[in-house]
Order: sequence, then C-alpha cells, then structure tokens
Amino acid sequence: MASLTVENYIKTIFQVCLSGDGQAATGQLASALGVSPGTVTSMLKTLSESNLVTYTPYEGVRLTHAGNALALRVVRRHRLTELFLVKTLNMTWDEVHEEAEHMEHAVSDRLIDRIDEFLGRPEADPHGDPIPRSDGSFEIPASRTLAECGVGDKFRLSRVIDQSPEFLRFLSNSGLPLGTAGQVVANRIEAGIVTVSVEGQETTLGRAAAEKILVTPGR
Amino acid sequence: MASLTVENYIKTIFQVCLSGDGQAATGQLASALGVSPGTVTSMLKTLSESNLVTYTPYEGVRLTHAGNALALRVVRRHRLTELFLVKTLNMTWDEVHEEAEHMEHAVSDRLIDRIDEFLGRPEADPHGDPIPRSDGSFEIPASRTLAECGVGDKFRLSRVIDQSPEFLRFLSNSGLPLGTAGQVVANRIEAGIVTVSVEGQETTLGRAAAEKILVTPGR
DNA sequence: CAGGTAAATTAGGCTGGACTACAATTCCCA
DNA sequence: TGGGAATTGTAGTCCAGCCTAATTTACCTG
Repeated sequence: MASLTVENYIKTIFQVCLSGDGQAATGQLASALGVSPGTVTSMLKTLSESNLVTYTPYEGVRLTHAGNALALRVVRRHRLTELFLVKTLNMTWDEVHEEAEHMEHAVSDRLIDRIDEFLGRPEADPHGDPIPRSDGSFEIPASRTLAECGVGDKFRLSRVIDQSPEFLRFLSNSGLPLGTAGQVVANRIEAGIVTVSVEGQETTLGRAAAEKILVTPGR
Repeated sequence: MASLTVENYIKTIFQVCLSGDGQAATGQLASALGVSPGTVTSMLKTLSESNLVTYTPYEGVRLTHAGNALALRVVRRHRLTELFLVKTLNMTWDEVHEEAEHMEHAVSDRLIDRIDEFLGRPEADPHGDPIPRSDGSFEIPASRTLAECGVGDKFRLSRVIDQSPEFLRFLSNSGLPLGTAGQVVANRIEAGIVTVSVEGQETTLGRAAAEKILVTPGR
C-alpha cells in the first residue's frame, strides 16, 4: 500500500510530466511539493526501487507503467471527490480542491467506484479536468486556450487550468462558469488582452488568464 | 494540528473511558490500536506533554478538557461521515464504518458542518451512536440493553454496540434494523437467550448478542 | 506477608520522511 | 572553450512512531 507521501509524489510527477516534456525535474517537484531538493532526490531513489518511476540522475524522472496506474487512481479519486462534493453539498468549484486534496488519500477505490456510479460515470470534474476511468483508461479531450482563439471564434469554456480559488471566483463573478458559450471579439497580442462576448456582455482578460482557460469550438 | 496517529489515540482513549470507569489502561489501548504496550506508554507521555491527557504511570490515563474536545471532533467527523455515505450513496450500516475510519482524518471541520446541515443536524449515526454537536456538546440518550428487558417489555431498537459487519448484517437479515419496534417474549438467563417478537416474527438471540443491542421503551 | 504473575515501563533500535550544508554536475554565455 | 550560476546529488542529522527484550510495579493468593 502506497503511503500518503508516495501518492503525493506520484501524483505530482504525473502532473509535471503532463504539463511538460514528459519528464519531471527534481527542482520542479521540490517546489510543487514544498520540500527541499535533497528530499526529492532521496525519495526518487525510493520510488525507483519500488518500480514506480525510472530515474536518471541530473536528467529527470518519468513514471513506469505501475507508477502511471497509481497516479491515475489518485487523480481519479481526487476528481470524483470534487464532483461528488459539488453535486451533493452544492459546494462551489473554488472550495472543493482543498478538501479533495486530503480526501483523495482516504477514500477507498471501492467507495470511489460507487461515487462514480452515483454521478453517472462523469467525464470531467468541476474544473473540466478529465476523470480517469476505473479500468485505467484516460483521455484528454482536444482543446485550445482562449489566448489561441482568433477574433470571431465561437467557443465553449471546457476547462480551467489555474484552479486557485481567486481565479475561479473571478471567473464565476464574470459570468464565465464552465460550459459558458461565447465569442472572441478581440485578441490583441501587443496589448496582451483577449475580449470575449458572453450573452451580450463583454469581458476583457489578460493574456496570462486567457492561457489558463481551455475552450472547444462553440456551436 | 494533531496527526492522524494522535487523533486515533485520543479517539480510542475516549471510547475506552466511556465504556469503562473513566480511565483507560495501557493494555486496553494497545490492543484497541493494534500496537505494542511500550509504544502506547511512550505516546501517552507525548500526549501528556501536549496537554491532551493526564497520565499516571501504572494507573491509567484520562482526557483533559482539550483532549475531550479533540475526541468529540474526531467522533463527530466519523459519525457524520457514516451517515452521509448512507444517505447519499445508499451504503449499508455494515459498510460505512471502515470508510469513515479513514475519512474522519481527512475531512475538514468546515466540510463536516456542511454535511451536518445537509443532513438536517441529525442526532445519531446509522448505528444509533449519538453525534457530538459543533458547539462541543454531547449527550448520550438513556437506554438499556435488550438483555436487561423483562418478558413482555415493548421496545424500539435504538443503538447497536457491536458494529462488526457480520453482526450488523445478521441484524439486517433478521429483520432487526435500527428503529425496529418489538416485544420481548422470553428472557431465560439460565439458557442465556432472549427471544423477541417483531411484526409477528420471533427471533432468538444469545445473551452476548442481546447485550450489544440498546433499546428504548416502545409504544 | 512473601512470592508469583500479569501488566506496565524502560531501554535500545529501526524505518520513513523530512532538513541543512556541502559537493558534484550541467548549462549557458562570454 | 572556460568558468560561473543554477541545479542536483550526497552525507549526516532529526523526529515521529513503531518494535522487542529486559526490568519494574502492582496485585492477589497461599
């Protein structure tokens, strides 16, 4: 049985690998986990001995098949927990991450499967993050960032990368919850802004914010 | 912030104290927690230094005010979690204890308060165990064991002490879920059995089983 | 009231997971 | 292409929790 610490390392390696070149560097893990680089190095050896990762000193770490499977289980627990809290208790998308961060290590896979069934086998969590399935399969739907859209593009807001409570609350307050349909009315690279129109209402976002929002082509 | 281990020690001390003379012995804690006696002794010193317990070597341990408050918070989290799982996912009373055992350390008090509200501030969990309130108050309703009832007594099944899945399933299968109303038709101390009638159906229990079932006077 | 037994404590040791300080490596640029 | 900066790795230390074995205490009974 993987310890809470091991699960967190594996999950973090998974996320860093996904958002980069498929490898995770010691320093990235150290800052993501809030521990010192030396601690990460020694843990990577441990994980390597457990055959959860392949580790090449001074180069990086990547998940083995077993490591990937564990990461997907942890991510699945996290995301289904988030959605469960939203659906049952009417919690908001900015509240659930913190709770799920702890609960993901405490709920059994059996319980998670029941939650999955109760929720009707959802594909995504409240932030639009795809949910790994119980058979270990995992697909990331195609999408692009709002910053990549051209003027006139119609879109549907499908996923939010920056999940800080502040950003999520900003989106809610701006009438931009998940699933929102809209159209890009301006995208000025020089000025670093993107303006969208949603139900007649225009909102302007900085480029950094627009890059944290994923969209699919709108209707 | 109390560690998972500390929370488990405090909760166990609480339970042992309640079911006995208000003190917990080292050996009782060791077997309840599944650790060696020596381990308990050293942990009791730690807890004592944190002012969660008062510890007298060779005599026993009892909770301080702070220790009692912590125990009630853990018990509250456990019991509300159990009821939440039963209400939302239709889990059965023999399934939820194990899950709650882990989740009680992972859910925040804020989340628990929302669950409490969602459930309508219930008084008892699926086994009839009373739920400590958020203000720290805690009352144990008066009751007696089925073994203490006399022939002819009408009762309502209010709480089950033995919460092993096997026993709970036995009760369910015997038509004796929580809340069942019935009447004692025999109580033979020499034979060590108690026979009850529920909706015309008679069931005979051993004395040990009858002592694990609490009842309130029926209508 | 002496001695045996059961329970509790002490002593010493181990492992997981963290730290700091220092050494090695890699990278990048002049 | 050499050298400094940034990144990694190594070594040694610490603490929480656990163990076993040896010792001490408390209690009970003859």
